[in-house]
Amino acid sequence: MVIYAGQGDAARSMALLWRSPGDASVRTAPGPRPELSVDLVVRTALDIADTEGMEALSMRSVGQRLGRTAMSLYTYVASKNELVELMYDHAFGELAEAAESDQEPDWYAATTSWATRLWDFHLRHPWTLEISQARPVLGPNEYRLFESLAVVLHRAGLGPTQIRSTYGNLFSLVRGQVRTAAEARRAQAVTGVPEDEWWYERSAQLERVAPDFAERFPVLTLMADQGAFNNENEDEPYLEQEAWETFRFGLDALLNGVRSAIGTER
Amino acid sequence: MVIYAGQGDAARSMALLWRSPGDASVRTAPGPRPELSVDLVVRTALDIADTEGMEALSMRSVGQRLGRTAMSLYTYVASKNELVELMYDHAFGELAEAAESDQEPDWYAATTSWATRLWDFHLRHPWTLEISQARPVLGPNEYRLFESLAVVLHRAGLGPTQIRSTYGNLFSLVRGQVRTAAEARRAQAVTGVPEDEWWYERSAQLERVAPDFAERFPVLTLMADQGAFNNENEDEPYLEQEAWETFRFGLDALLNGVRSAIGTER
DNA sequence: CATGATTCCTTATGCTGTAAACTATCGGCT
DNA sequence: AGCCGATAGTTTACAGCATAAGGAATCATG
Repeated sequence: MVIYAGQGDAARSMALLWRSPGDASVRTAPGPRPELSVDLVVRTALDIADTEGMEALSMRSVGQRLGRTAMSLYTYVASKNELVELMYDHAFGELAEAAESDQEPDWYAATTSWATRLWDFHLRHPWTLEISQARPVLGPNEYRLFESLAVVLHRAGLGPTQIRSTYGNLFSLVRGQVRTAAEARRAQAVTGVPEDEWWYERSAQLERVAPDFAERFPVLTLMADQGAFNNENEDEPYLEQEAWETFRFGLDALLNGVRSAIGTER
Repeated sequence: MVIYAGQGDAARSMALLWRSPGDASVRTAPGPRPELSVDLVVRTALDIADTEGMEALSMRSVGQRLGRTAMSLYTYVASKNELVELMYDHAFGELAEAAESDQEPDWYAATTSWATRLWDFHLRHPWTLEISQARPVLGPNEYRLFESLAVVLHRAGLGPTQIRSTYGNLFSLVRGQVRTAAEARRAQAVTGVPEDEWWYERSAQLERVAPDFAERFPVLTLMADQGAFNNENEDEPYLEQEAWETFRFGLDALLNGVRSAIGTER
């Protein structure tokens, strides 16, 4: 299921996303009083997605954890889509909190740790990688996260469009590589086959099936001979380490480029 | 469904991926001769994914187009997963072709057009964005694409690890933003609501639900006032244009960073 | 000409989100 | 006090998914 924000009743889900914490305090409606709450449903769903993965998240599985049927959840949440939007914003809360309390004065260092927190966040909640960034979930916590970076970049002297672009590209760099890291981690957990074993088996098959590899791909072969695809730290899982290094390289390159763009807009 | 490459019989799918085009020419097996072929099944599936989207791709839908039942496809392909791997590599063929015939001498320009082709490719085949990069599909065409960039960056003087990292980050930048562009395009096609209308409605709702927005998010408000989120070219769909600009900004920043890293490895 | 491999079909299983109709509960009104 | 109607939660049902299992038709080879 691809999640587009706001497929259903937009006004309804926006109100839910932005509702103040003290809402639903006084209740004078007729009918049996609800035994669950939106928050409880969201937190339960979030826990399932975190621990068992997004494909284990179904209305039935959430209901089961709460001792309810799948259909009973629809009194709290209009659709699975809306539930996922609420989960997404809820999860972002912890990240926004941390970003706002960062006091690092240097913009480069501040941005680096901002991006690193985003990396860690996605490793903790890999299901967030499946949520579309087009027509995004317009919840308060992503705005808080955006604002916290915008403050830093604005002080550094970047123009509005540059801030927007930097934000977008930081998201791209993080999400692109962390997806590799997260899926590597998960694939290992699910299949039980460690990374290096998988790669070893694959390269053996590759040799068998493409004996002319070295002639067809001379530069890649050269790179391999020079150790570009070797695991230097034996203790860490290979792909995860490689993804992290790749990300760090890209982050530094991007931020250097951003530095030289300071003052060129407006 | 999340696609991990090589869940099934790895040897089998590798052989299928790397088979030479002239395979299956002579046939002397008993039993009714097959009326379809792996290639035909793959091309049909690819056409469905391109025109109707990945969620319209099912074994039933492919079978229907070919006048067969879903189950009959399993004589050509071991699983839906394997089918998708074959589709992915097949689609990459056109891209590898173009990349190999590019003669641009300047590495910066060559890399820019390499990345631009990757952008256009993903817009033409947005379903490729749903395929995991961890434990990747080890087909010949992605290697061709990698090699074509590696040749350029190797000549430019980058070290092996730098080449690998640059490749990975270019993929991140392209895939991150083009996903926004592709989903914006698709969401508009599916829902019929144009981008600007959607955003307009959303900001109205945002004002209603968060009247204190300007105080909570002063820098974002400032950016909006300075036109950071406005559509400058009225003819182009907004989000698509914004995604493209963001990508170009990130690409230039990254390549500038890469340039200054030349010669620092090995 | 029979054998056995191979293609393709039908049927069935266990998932998914959610529409529809129903029962049980309880606040506010007469 | 007692009823009305809104609300929470249930059961049942539907259309769709990948694919396991088993059977029928086809055809090169012994």
